[in-house]
Amino acid sequence: MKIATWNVNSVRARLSNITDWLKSTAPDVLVMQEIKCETDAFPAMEFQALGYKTHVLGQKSYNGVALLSREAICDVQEGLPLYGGTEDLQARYIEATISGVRIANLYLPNGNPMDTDKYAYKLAWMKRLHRRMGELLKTEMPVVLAGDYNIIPAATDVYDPKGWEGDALYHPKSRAQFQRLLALGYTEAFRALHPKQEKAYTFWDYQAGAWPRNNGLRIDHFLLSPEAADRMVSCTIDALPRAVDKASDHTPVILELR
DNA sequence: ATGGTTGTTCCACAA
Repeated sequence: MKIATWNVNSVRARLSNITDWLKSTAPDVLVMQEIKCETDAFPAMEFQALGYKTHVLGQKSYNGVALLSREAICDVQEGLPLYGGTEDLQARYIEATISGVRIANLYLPNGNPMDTDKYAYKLAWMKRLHRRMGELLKTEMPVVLAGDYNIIPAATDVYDPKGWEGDALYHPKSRAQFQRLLALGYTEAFRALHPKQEKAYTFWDYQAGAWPRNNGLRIDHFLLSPEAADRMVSCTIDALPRAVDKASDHTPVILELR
């Protein structure tokens, strides 16, 4: 089973990039973030024509997540549980069962600038995610949480660690929260399979020639429960879509399970 | 130190 995650930075602006990639790569599942449209405006028919079922949690202008799958998408849950908190209007999380695997598609808040309520929202969101991930461990299912975590896990995952210390993606507090997710018993697939690989990035800013200079970040991840980690075959970054005209600033990451 | 880019939208805002 081939599962891919891709922050597409607008599904409508990126439609031909995405359909071209689906044709050449043929994943069983694709989870997309930052679709930047309401559910009704999602181009579902174009994906159905390629053999994919869809489930979308959209939002006007910002955020939005979508699931594409060749097999049926079952038991969908839209949004992270609130756990008694106030309503969350941002479309950043969707969870469903596909071929017996519980798959979460998440777009974790960016959190910049750090001295604003945006960072508080990021930390609160990660707390809710932590709680949900604990619940998921108690199910009998293999669990795969895929998406744009907006977290640089370690110095090897950023082109200029010193320069990013004060950023919400790399601040020690952000990294500590990410480690807390792993400490529940989850495996970060790419690093587990490629412990020594350097300069392996999933995002390159549009500005300052970040792509041609390979000034990237590794912020798109797969977190696997023990049952899913047992089935892990490979986890690879496909950088080719970042090189094309009108590319998203993120590129897809692909996980294969046996 | 600054400016560099992209997408959505209505003019800045988010990234």
